Amino acid sequence: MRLTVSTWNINSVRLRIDLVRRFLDEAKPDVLCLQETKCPDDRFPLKELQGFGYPHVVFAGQKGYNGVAILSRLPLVTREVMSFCERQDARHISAVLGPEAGAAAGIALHDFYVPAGGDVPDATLNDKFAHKLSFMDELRAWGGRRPSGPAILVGDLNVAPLEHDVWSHKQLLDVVSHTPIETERLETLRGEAGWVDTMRHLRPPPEKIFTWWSYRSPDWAAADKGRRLDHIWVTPDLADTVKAVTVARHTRAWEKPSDHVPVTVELEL
DNA sequence: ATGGTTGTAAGACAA
Repeated sequence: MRLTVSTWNINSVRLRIDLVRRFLDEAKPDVLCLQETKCPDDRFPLKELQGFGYPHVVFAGQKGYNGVAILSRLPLVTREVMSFCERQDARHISAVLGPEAGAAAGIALHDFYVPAGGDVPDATLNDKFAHKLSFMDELRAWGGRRPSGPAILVGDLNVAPLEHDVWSHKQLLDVVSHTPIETERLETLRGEAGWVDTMRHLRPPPEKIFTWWSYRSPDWAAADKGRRLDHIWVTPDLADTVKAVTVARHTRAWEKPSDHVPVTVELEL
């Protein structure tokens, strides 16, 4: 069977619910993981999203900031929310594809929203950067003790790890999201736990791949000053099942877009 | 070096 999983930092699920519908209608993924829903749980548009053909939904939100959700055509079991850095931030949610999901049954889905880290890349001067590094340290520790079994980790990791993940490696070396301390930390925690970076597995450097373009760039498409902040990783047992990875760049040109675009992986199980 | 835009939610704050 074919399993498709998408990830998208939606930057407010209520404001952009029509864009969610539009993307689901055209891409038809089996699973869509959202970040930055910016929505407390009692205001989450559950019924509306289920009406788009995704009856199985888990979500964890808070007022104003953060927030994650997983929408699925296939049954989900074992909803879990992990907390990081002793905060109540809604930055992770996970679920497992249920027994009815055929060859995909038992695959764990982990949806992450790593802290952006503020503007100053110095943990002694900037609490938000310190928080980001601590979050990655806890992610590393979790990766080392995670139960074995097939899993897909997606989300806005807010780090562009490789040189060709940004429009200018040299000009971004001191910019939060591409500093060596972040890129090395992300690559280390990924490698230690054995996660396979599916986008680079199929599309290795030197191809440039971006998933985010700042709102502050007046002509984002022409300038193309993007970064690859959104990721889909799989456990090694799934690496050979990865058949395609798609970046829905065109959605950045939609009216009132998110600053991130969806990324989709296709697995042949 | 600075400022550029957006969302939440009602003035900052986060990104």
